[in-house]
Amino acid sequence: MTRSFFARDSRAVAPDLLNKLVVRGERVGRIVEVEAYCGSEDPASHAYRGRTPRNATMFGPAGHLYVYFTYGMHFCANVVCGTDGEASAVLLRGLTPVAGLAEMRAHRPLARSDRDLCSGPARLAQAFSLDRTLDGADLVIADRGLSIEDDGTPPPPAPGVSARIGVSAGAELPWRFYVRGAVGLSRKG
DNA sequence: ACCGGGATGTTCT
DNA sequence: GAACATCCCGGTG
Repeated sequence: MTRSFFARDSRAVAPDLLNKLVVRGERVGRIVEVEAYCGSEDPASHAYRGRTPRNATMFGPAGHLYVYFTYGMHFCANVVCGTDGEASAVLLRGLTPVAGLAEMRAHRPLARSDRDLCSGPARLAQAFSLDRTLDGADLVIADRGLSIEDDGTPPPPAPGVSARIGVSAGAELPWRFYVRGAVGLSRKG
Protein backbone atom coordinates (compact mmCIF):
# COMPACT_ATOMS: atom_id res chain seq x y z
CA MET A 1 0.00 0.00 0.00
CA THR A 2 1.06 3.60 -0.47
CA ARG A 3 2.00 6.03 2.27
CA SER A 4 -0.96 8.25 1.44
CA PHE A 5 -3.38 5.36 2.00
CA PHE A 6 -2.36 5.32 5.68
CA ALA A 7 -1.93 9.08 6.09
CA ARG A 8 -5.61 9.71 6.86
CA ASP A 9 -7.78 9.60 9.97
CA SER A 10 -7.78 6.07 11.41
CA ARG A 11 -11.59 6.00 11.29
CA ALA A 12 -11.35 6.37 7.50
CA VAL A 13 -8.45 3.96 7.05
CA ALA A 14 -9.97 1.22 9.22
CA PRO A 15 -12.86 0.16 6.93
CA ASP A 16 -10.60 0.54 3.88
CA LEU A 17 -8.18 -2.00 5.36
CA LEU A 18 -10.84 -4.72 5.28
CA ASN A 19 -9.95 -7.40 2.69
CA LYS A 20 -6.36 -6.19 2.34
CA LEU A 21 -3.57 -8.74 2.91
CA VAL A 22 -1.00 -8.92 5.69
CA VAL A 23 2.10 -10.55 4.19
CA ARG A 24 5.16 -11.89 5.93
CA GLY A 25 7.19 -14.39 3.93
CA GLU A 26 5.05 -17.45 3.31
CA ARG A 27 2.41 -16.27 5.73
CA VAL A 28 -0.55 -14.35 4.31
CA GLY A 29 -3.79 -13.31 6.00
CA ARG A 30 -6.78 -11.29 4.83
CA ILE A 31 -7.84 -8.50 7.20
CA VAL A 32 -11.43 -9.05 8.35
CA GLU A 33 -11.63 -7.14 11.63
CA VAL A 34 -10.06 -3.85 12.81
CA GLU A 35 -10.58 -1.07 15.34
CA ALA A 36 -9.74 2.64 15.03
CA TYR A 37 -8.00 4.52 17.86
CA CYS A 38 -7.84 8.29 17.64
CA GLY A 39 -5.06 9.83 19.69
CA SER A 40 -5.93 12.79 21.85
CA GLU A 41 -9.70 12.74 21.26
CA ASP A 42 -10.07 9.08 22.24
CA PRO A 43 -10.05 8.03 25.91
CA ALA A 44 -9.40 4.40 24.94
CA SER A 45 -6.25 5.20 22.98
CA HIS A 46 -2.83 4.55 24.43
CA ALA A 47 -1.97 8.07 23.23
CA TYR A 48 -4.81 9.76 25.15
CA ARG A 49 -2.51 10.95 27.94
CA GLY A 50 0.33 11.93 25.70
CA ARG A 51 3.54 10.48 24.43
CA THR A 52 5.42 7.82 26.45
CA PRO A 53 8.25 5.47 25.52
CA ARG A 54 5.72 2.70 24.94
CA ASN A 55 3.46 4.55 22.49
CA ALA A 56 6.13 6.61 20.72
CA THR A 57 5.62 4.79 17.41
CA MET A 58 1.98 5.93 17.31
CA PHE A 59 3.14 9.53 17.16
CA GLY A 60 5.42 8.87 14.20
CA PRO A 61 4.68 8.81 10.46
CA ALA A 62 1.86 6.73 8.94
CA GLY A 63 2.36 3.28 7.52
CA HIS A 64 4.49 1.93 10.35
CA LEU A 65 3.58 -0.88 12.74
CA TYR A 66 2.92 -0.13 16.42
CA VAL A 67 3.32 -3.26 18.56
CA TYR A 68 2.53 -3.23 22.28
CA PHE A 69 2.69 -5.82 25.06
CA THR A 70 -0.31 -6.36 27.34
CA TYR A 71 -1.76 -8.63 30.03
CA GLY A 72 1.74 -9.78 30.85
CA MET A 73 1.90 -12.19 27.92
CA HIS A 74 0.38 -10.89 24.70
CA PHE A 75 1.44 -8.65 21.82
CA CYS A 76 -1.00 -6.70 19.65
CA ALA A 77 -0.29 -4.85 16.40
CA ASN A 78 -1.56 -1.55 14.99
CA VAL A 79 -1.06 0.29 11.73
CA VAL A 80 -0.12 3.93 12.38
CA CYS A 81 -2.33 6.42 10.51
CA GLY A 82 -2.77 10.17 10.13
CA THR A 83 -0.09 12.80 9.99
CA ASP A 84 3.24 12.76 11.81
CA GLY A 85 2.59 13.74 15.44
CA GLU A 86 -1.11 12.78 15.41
CA ALA A 87 -1.10 9.35 17.12
CA SER A 88 -4.02 7.68 15.39
CA ALA A 89 -3.83 3.99 14.62
CA VAL A 90 -5.80 0.92 13.55
CA LEU A 91 -5.66 -2.25 15.65
CA LEU A 92 -5.58 -5.50 13.65
CA ARG A 93 -8.11 -7.79 15.35
CA GLY A 94 -8.79 -10.63 12.95
CA LEU A 95 -7.43 -12.24 9.78
CA THR A 96 -8.57 -15.06 7.53
CA PRO A 97 -5.54 -17.35 7.06
CA VAL A 98 -4.76 -17.45 3.32
CA ALA A 99 -1.28 -19.03 2.97
CA GLY A 100 1.55 -20.29 5.12
CA LEU A 101 -0.85 -22.04 7.49
CA ALA A 102 1.73 -24.64 8.49
CA GLU A 103 4.04 -21.91 9.72
CA MET A 104 1.18 -20.21 11.57
CA ARG A 105 0.27 -23.48 13.28
CA ALA A 106 3.89 -23.90 14.37
CA HIS A 107 3.69 -20.54 16.16
CA ARG A 108 0.20 -21.22 17.58
CA PRO A 109 0.46 -24.70 19.08
CA LEU A 110 -2.60 -24.14 21.28
CA ALA A 111 -4.98 -23.13 18.48
CA ARG A 112 -7.90 -25.53 18.45
CA SER A 113 -8.52 -25.14 14.71
CA ASP A 114 -7.29 -23.22 11.68
CA ARG A 115 -10.20 -20.83 12.15
CA ASP A 116 -8.56 -19.71 15.39
CA LEU A 117 -5.06 -19.15 14.02
CA CYS A 118 -5.63 -15.39 13.59
CA SER A 119 -9.04 -14.75 15.24
CA GLY A 120 -8.01 -12.10 17.75
CA PRO A 121 -5.38 -9.37 18.08
CA ALA A 122 -2.91 -11.38 20.16
CA ARG A 123 -3.59 -14.56 18.18
CA LEU A 124 -2.71 -13.00 14.84
CA ALA A 125 0.36 -11.41 16.40
CA GLN A 126 1.46 -14.89 17.49
CA ALA A 127 0.66 -16.46 14.10
CA PHE A 128 2.77 -13.81 12.31
CA SER A 129 5.47 -13.66 15.02
CA LEU A 130 4.83 -9.97 15.68
CA ASP A 131 6.62 -8.81 18.83
CA ARG A 132 8.64 -5.86 20.08
CA THR A 133 11.26 -6.38 17.37
CA LEU A 134 8.59 -5.44 14.78
CA ASP A 135 7.60 -2.19 16.50
CA GLY A 136 8.18 0.66 14.06
CA ALA A 137 8.51 -1.54 10.95
CA ASP A 138 7.61 0.36 7.77
CA LEU A 139 4.81 -1.57 6.08
CA VAL A 140 5.04 0.44 2.87
CA ILE A 141 8.55 -0.79 2.03
CA ALA A 142 8.21 -4.29 3.58
CA ASP A 143 10.64 -3.38 6.34
CA ARG A 144 11.62 -6.54 8.27
CA GLY A 145 9.72 -8.57 5.67
CA LEU A 146 6.28 -7.33 6.72
CA SER A 147 3.83 -5.51 4.47
CA ILE A 148 0.16 -4.87 3.71
CA GLU A 149 -0.85 -5.56 0.11
CA ASP A 150 -3.89 -5.07 -2.12
CA ASP A 151 -4.80 -8.10 -4.27
CA GLY A 152 -7.70 -6.30 -5.91
CA THR A 153 -10.41 -7.45 -3.51
CA PRO A 154 -12.40 -4.34 -2.56
CA PRO A 155 -13.51 -3.64 1.01
CA PRO A 156 -17.09 -4.71 1.74
CA PRO A 157 -19.60 -2.02 0.70
CA ALA A 158 -21.43 -2.41 4.01
CA PRO A 159 -19.02 -3.63 6.70
CA GLY A 160 -20.20 -4.61 10.15
CA VAL A 161 -19.78 -1.78 12.66
CA SER A 162 -19.81 -2.07 16.44
CA ALA A 163 -18.34 -0.81 19.68
CA ARG A 164 -14.74 -1.73 20.30
CA ILE A 165 -13.98 -4.88 22.27
CA GLY A 166 -12.27 -4.93 25.64
CA VAL A 167 -12.21 -1.19 26.27
CA SER A 168 -13.82 0.55 29.25
CA ALA A 169 -13.30 4.24 28.45
CA GLY A 170 -14.94 5.25 25.18
CA ALA A 171 -16.90 2.00 25.13
CA GLU A 172 -19.82 3.56 23.26
CA LEU A 173 -17.83 4.70 20.21
CA PRO A 174 -18.63 2.55 17.10
CA TRP A 175 -15.11 2.26 15.79
CA ARG A 176 -14.83 -1.50 15.21
CA PHE A 177 -15.23 -2.63 11.59
CA TYR A 178 -15.47 -6.18 10.28
CA VAL A 179 -16.33 -8.33 7.27
CA ARG A 180 -19.67 -9.94 8.12
CA GLY A 181 -19.54 -13.72 8.40
CA ALA A 182 -15.83 -13.93 7.64
CA VAL A 183 -13.53 -16.65 8.96
CA GLY A 184 -11.11 -15.21 11.52
CA LEU A 185 -13.38 -12.80 13.38
CA SER A 186 -12.63 -12.55 17.11
CA ARG A 187 -16.36 -13.07 17.72
CA LYS A 188 -19.19 -14.52 15.71
CA GLY A 189 -20.69 -11.91 13.42
C1' DA B 1 -22.45 -23.31 23.14
C1' DC B 2 -21.64 -20.36 26.83
C1' DC B 3 -19.56 -18.51 30.87
C1' DG B 4 -16.06 -17.66 34.73
C1' DG B 5 -11.51 -17.37 36.41
C1' DG B 6 -6.46 -17.50 36.33
C1' DA B 7 -2.09 -16.50 34.08
C1' DT B 8 1.52 -12.96 33.88
C1' DG B 9 4.44 -8.51 33.77
C1' DT B 10 4.69 -3.83 31.86
C1' DT B 11 3.13 0.68 32.40
C1' DC B 12 1.50 4.50 34.63
C1' DT B 13 -0.83 6.63 39.06
C1' DG C 1 -0.71 -0.76 43.68
C1' DA C 2 -4.13 -1.00 39.93
C1' DA C 3 -5.24 -1.45 35.33
C1' DC C 4 -4.57 -3.62 31.19
C1' DA C 5 -7.06 -2.65 23.08
C1' DT C 6 -6.29 -10.98 25.86
C1' DC C 7 -6.21 -15.96 25.69
C1' DC C 8 -6.97 -20.56 27.27
C1' DC C 9 -8.98 -24.16 29.96
C1' DG C 10 -12.39 -26.41 32.48
C1' DG C 11 -16.93 -26.25 34.21
C1' DT C 12 -21.96 -26.59 33.16
C1' DG C 13 -26.20 -26.98 30.13
